[in-house]
Order: sequence, then C-alpha cells, then structure tokens
Amino acid sequence: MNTQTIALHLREHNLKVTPQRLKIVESLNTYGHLNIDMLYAEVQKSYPSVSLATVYKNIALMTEKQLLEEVKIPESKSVFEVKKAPHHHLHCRRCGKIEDVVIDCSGICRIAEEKSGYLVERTETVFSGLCPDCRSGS
Amino acid sequence: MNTQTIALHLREHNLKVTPQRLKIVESLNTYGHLNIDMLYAEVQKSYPSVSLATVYKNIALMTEKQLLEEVKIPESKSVFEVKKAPHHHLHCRRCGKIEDVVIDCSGICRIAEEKSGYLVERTETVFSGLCPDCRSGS
DNA sequence: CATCAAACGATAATTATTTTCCTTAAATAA
DNA sequence: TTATTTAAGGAAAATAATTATCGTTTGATG
Ligand SMILES: [Mn+2]
Ligand SMILES: [Mn+2]
Ligand SMILES: [Zn+2]
Ligand SMILES: [Zn+2]
Repeated sequence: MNTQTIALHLREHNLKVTPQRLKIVESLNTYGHLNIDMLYAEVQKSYPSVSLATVYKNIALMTEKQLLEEVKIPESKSVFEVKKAPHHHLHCRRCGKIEDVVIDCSGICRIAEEKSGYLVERTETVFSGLCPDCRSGS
Repeated sequence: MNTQTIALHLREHNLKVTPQRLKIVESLNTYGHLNIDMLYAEVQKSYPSVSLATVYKNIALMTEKQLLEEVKIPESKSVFEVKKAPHHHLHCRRCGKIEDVVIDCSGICRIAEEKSGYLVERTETVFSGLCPDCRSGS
C-alpha cells in the first residue's frame, strides 16, 4: 500500500492527510503489528518533535474509523495493525514476533454457536508458541 | 470449589490464606470472569476497608502462581478467572456477558502449525457476538 | 502464647492515557 | 496563489491505571 492509497483511505474517512498519520500507517504496513511505544519510536525517526499524544489520538481515531485494528495478545501489550480481511495470529513467546495466519474457523465457530446458543459474529484466535527461528534454538 | 479447597490451593503455592484472598477466589468461582473493578467491588462488600492495592497485588501474585488467569477480550477490559482446563470464550457485545466454551481446536491448531512452521503450545479463541438473551431482543 | 515472615491498608510514586489550549497546517474556495 | 476555515499538531496539565513503599497487623508455626 503506497502513500497515495493511504491518503485516499484517510480522506474516505474524513481525516486530513498529515505526515504523522501517513507515517503511522506506513510503519504498520512495513512491520505488520506494532504497539504504542514502537509506533511512537517509528514516527519519531521521521518527525523527532512528534508528540506521544498525537500518536495516541491518531491511533484511537483511526481505530474508531476502522482503518486500524487493535490485537490483544496474551501476556503482552496490545498491538495495532492496518485493518484487513479477518485473520488470526501467531505469537512467539520467545522473540515476541507476531504473524498473521489465515485459517477457516467456520467449523469451530459453528460448534461454538451450537454449544452456547450465541450468534457468533467474529472469531479471534491467537496461537502462542515458538516461531521457526526460536524452535531451532537459533 | 469450597473454602477448604481454595485454602489448600493457596497453601500449595506458599500463599497465606487471608480472608481477602479467599473472597477474591470465591467471587471468581461465583461469577466466572471479573475485571479488576468488579473484583474490588465484590471484595469491598465483605471487607469495606480493603485496599485496591491489595486486590492488584493478589491478582498479580495468584496469576503468577497460575492459580488465576487473565483473559483479554477485544474492545473491553481484561477479566480474570480461576485457572482450569484449557477452554475458549464467548463474549456478548451487547450485555458484556462472558462464557466458557470447550471446543477441540487441535484441527485448526495443526493447520496453523503447518502454514507457519510455528510450534503452537496454546490456543486462545474469543468468539464475539450476541448471547441467547440478547439475540431474542429481550 | 511467642516469634517471624508475609500480607494488609494507606499513601506516594510511577506509568499510561486523555484532555486542554494555543499554534500550525491541510483543505477548500475565491 | 492567496485567503478562510477548521481539523490536527505539540506542550503541558489532568486523569486513570498500576506499582512500590512503609509502618502495622495477622496467619503460620512451634
Ligand atoms: Mn494481523
Ligand atoms: Mn474462562
Ligand atoms: Zn521467535
Ligand atoms: Zn447478551
């Protein structure tokens, strides 16, 4: 996703296109999943005078507008990502890496509905363990 | 789980059996999943002079000792529960109810491993939607 | 009951997040 | 291009959440 596309998305949501916002979204495009502190550090690289409040305000705003999404990971800080098609997450307990994985969960989802009587609209799964690198002791 | 059993569990982990701790665990037994504020309010009912710090300290301690477990729910505060066999959660976006559901996830778990090369040790799923009550407009 | 360490409550300190308010800059139209 | 409008930025204050400190109390043990 390039700058033009990001700008377009911001405008679609009636958000002004500012360099700080572009940088936030670009950082997320580059790294996938970042927490507040990492995001602040990234933006600071390009805009040393950026305020932490600006990062907070923009993340909150863009998350509200469904441009970004918060992912809650067991035993660690929430990370944010650019919203995309529904998917699930892998989390390495050793190096902290977070990766996407697309899996069809309709099966267990249907079972959950049958067992509980709930109407399930959304399923979020986090698989925790060891990534390939950390598995092989490297 | 009765008071004696809870006391036993506390002692097993070298934790002194205090009325505040008993009340915390009893509250979780009664309500299943509670966040910090609800837990503090519950303990206050029996011990009006309890300190919020005591609740925080005990939750942290008992979670470390694996007596309790934190559950992170999308778009809402973390809740705590007494640790039990692995299971998943249902969350009603309307009334906030949180329920357990036992589902075999070994299938999608294996698929996640194959797709990613990760070694998956733990799978946490939160199904969000509407509980039976909220479904039927009540 | 006496002893001792752990836990408690009160409160201070720290960390995280949100709000305020004035200045700056993006969007839009002249 | 420039002027106007308004949202967004930065700095700092305010608030919320969590953790640490410390003197006192209490549970465990003998
Ligand atoms: Mn993702
Ligand atoms: Mn549960
Ligand atoms: Zn790893
Ligand atoms: Zn409900």
